[in-house]
Amino acid sequence: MFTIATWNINSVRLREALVARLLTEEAPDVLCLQEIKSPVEKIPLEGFQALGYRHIVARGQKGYNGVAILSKLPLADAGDRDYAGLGHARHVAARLENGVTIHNFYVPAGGDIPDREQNLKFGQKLDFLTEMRDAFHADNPARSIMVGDLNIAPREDDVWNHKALLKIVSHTPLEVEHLGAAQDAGKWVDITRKDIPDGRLYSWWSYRARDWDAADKGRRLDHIWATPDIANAGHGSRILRPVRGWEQPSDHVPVLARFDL
DNA sequence: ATGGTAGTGGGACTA
Repeated sequence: MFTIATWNINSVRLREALVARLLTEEAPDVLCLQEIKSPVEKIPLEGFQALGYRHIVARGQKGYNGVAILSKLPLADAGDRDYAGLGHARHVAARLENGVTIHNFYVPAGGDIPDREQNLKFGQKLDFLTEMRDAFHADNPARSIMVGDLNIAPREDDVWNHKALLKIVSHTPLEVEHLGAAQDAGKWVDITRKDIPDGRLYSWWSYRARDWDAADKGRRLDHIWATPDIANAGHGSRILRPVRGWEQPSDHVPVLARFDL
């Protein structure tokens, strides 16, 4: 049995103490971080190692993006891909000793205008998702878990107001369709929704809201998927809403699952 | 319809 968490940390150096608090309070075996905004050599590893997280596989860059997998269990680096040729650190994979492969993704946010003719970033987001689809189709993943900030809330109950967000990047039908194609290509099962099928679920609340908790205008942008051969081992999914209320928080909160393997 | 906040790095860009 092992537990896995995913969290867009929005600067791992600024929020080193928050990461340490999560590792102390929840002690997931594996923590996948996105938006570390740091080169690999500047990730503050010493404190994490002192808490038992001695294994790391990461890809970083200065100032933007960046993904890291911290683990109490031994990890082998399983490579990365430059989806859509952006040259960004948005994907890394690692393998556990039990043969489970973990993919950690940070899908581009896609800018504000949901039209690739008017907004280059939106086109890049769609291209990134299309290349994810093609890679999953070619690789036919098995015994795999994929987590990350996918920057799309696919279901009506993954957003605070479905109708109001249909033209808002992160919930447009075109993005949902692209994400669904990537999910289908790898036969991925949404573990969070397998465990918690009903009701609204959010993992992100904008910094721009005056009172995020009272307004509760959230979206479920952070996901944990697994291939069908191990999906029924996934249990106990949680989204740690209170973390959004920690001091100087990320705008995302951790999403967790347990795998009885 | 608009603008609201946050991080990096000390601009303007990204989210």
